[in-house]
Amino acid sequence: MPSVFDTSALATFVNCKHTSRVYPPGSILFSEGDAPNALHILDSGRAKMFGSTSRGKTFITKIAHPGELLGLNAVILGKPYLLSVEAMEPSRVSHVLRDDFLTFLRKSPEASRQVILQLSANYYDSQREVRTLNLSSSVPEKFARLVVSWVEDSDAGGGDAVWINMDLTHEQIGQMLGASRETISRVISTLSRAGVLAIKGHVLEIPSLVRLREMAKL
Amino acid sequence: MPSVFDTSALATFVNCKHTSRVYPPGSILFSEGDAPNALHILDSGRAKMFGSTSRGKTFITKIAHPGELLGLNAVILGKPYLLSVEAMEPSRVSHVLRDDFLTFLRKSPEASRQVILQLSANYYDSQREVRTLNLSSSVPEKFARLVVSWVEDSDAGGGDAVWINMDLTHEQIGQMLGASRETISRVISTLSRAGVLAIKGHVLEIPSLVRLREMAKL
DNA sequence: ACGTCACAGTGACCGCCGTCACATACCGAT
DNA sequence: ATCGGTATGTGACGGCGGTCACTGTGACGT
Repeated sequence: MPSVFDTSALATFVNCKHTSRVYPPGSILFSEGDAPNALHILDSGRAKMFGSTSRGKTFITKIAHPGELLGLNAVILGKPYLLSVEAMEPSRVSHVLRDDFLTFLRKSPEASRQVILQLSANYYDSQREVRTLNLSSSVPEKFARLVVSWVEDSDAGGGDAVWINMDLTHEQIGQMLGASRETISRVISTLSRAGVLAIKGHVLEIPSLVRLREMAKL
Repeated sequence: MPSVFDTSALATFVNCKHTSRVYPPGSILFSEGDAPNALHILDSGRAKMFGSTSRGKTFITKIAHPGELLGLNAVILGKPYLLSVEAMEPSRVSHVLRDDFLTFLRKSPEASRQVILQLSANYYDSQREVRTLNLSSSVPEKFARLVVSWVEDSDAGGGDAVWINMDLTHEQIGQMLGASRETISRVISTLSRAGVLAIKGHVLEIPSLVRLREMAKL
């Protein structure tokens, strides 16, 4: 599971100062380049974190889950956000003004501890991602690694066969792996034919985790 | 410049508890997968931070400069290092045992503040790197971005023409960009011929930063 | 039932770049 | 000067995957 901020430490603070809002799917919480005026706390729903070029190409770095602090490091550093965040589902988001957050941080050692943990975890994940991106040349390999990470993040039973929910489009997967939509289609076809995968509606069946893992060369 | 930890906050602590050692070039400070028993502080020299596959392929994520805390997030989380670190020059490195560091952190709010800043900066850089890797398909583009980052990190005068020192081999550059040595060679040749670059010994001359930047599509 | 729209599968083509192979060039040690 | 090792330039070739173009399919509204 992606690290989730333990909100208990922030509770009193949040109760005093936060504003809160529900965003419909597809709406943008903030965009890359924006000044980090407030910390965003994702209370419910999932959100897509992505960057894009001037020429429309976009890449998704991660999917944020409830409890995450969005743009934490940008807020701390006072530098512009590097990513845009878009709600994928109706999402409740709390806001804490940057200055309020910083003074709170200074006062609460417990909050500092939590922030350190959250940042470390974020950085750790990010390093893993860089590693994955760099070391796997082929798209099938990257795809396999992505699926493995899904399995690890899910509460799948310990068996060798696993089912997980896949509600991302091929396009989105492509944007996560730096590959085109068509290539993802083909990769899935091939793996399907090879028996490593089976698609049933929105459910992805993996008959053998072992085989998947050896595809991922992990 | 890569963020440098302000060692003043740690000074008293370091003075009591640290051990210190000089590593010759090529020696390994720690390897990916190792348990994070101690925090490493790079006092002098530069170090290569890299990961590698079982099959010998390696990638360099960054070059550490004096003052940096190595493996900070792994130490905090207590998870294995994700990267190996190798001295590129004779390097003096201080060590602080994990437990000592953690208790110190708990006691000193100032140190917490510094660690938060360092982690944020690391994460910020890492995000930028992911962005760069993902958004640029072609190697020339990635290369241009790398050089731009070198220029920004250097103290180059504000002019449009710039000289910087390049003491990495093509092989190493390739490992930073996820490209082969030969490709780097060819890219440099091409850019040279196109007049975007000129190599004189170990000095890289960039006649026009503007042209370089537009190559990088930034 | 039908049109619309987003998503998905598949073929054709071709350019980038990894790989193999070999020719230099450089540099320090003897 | 000579030699060995490491770094670099360049050609040939082939494969992966991006792009274009089209078709198939399911969901949803009318």
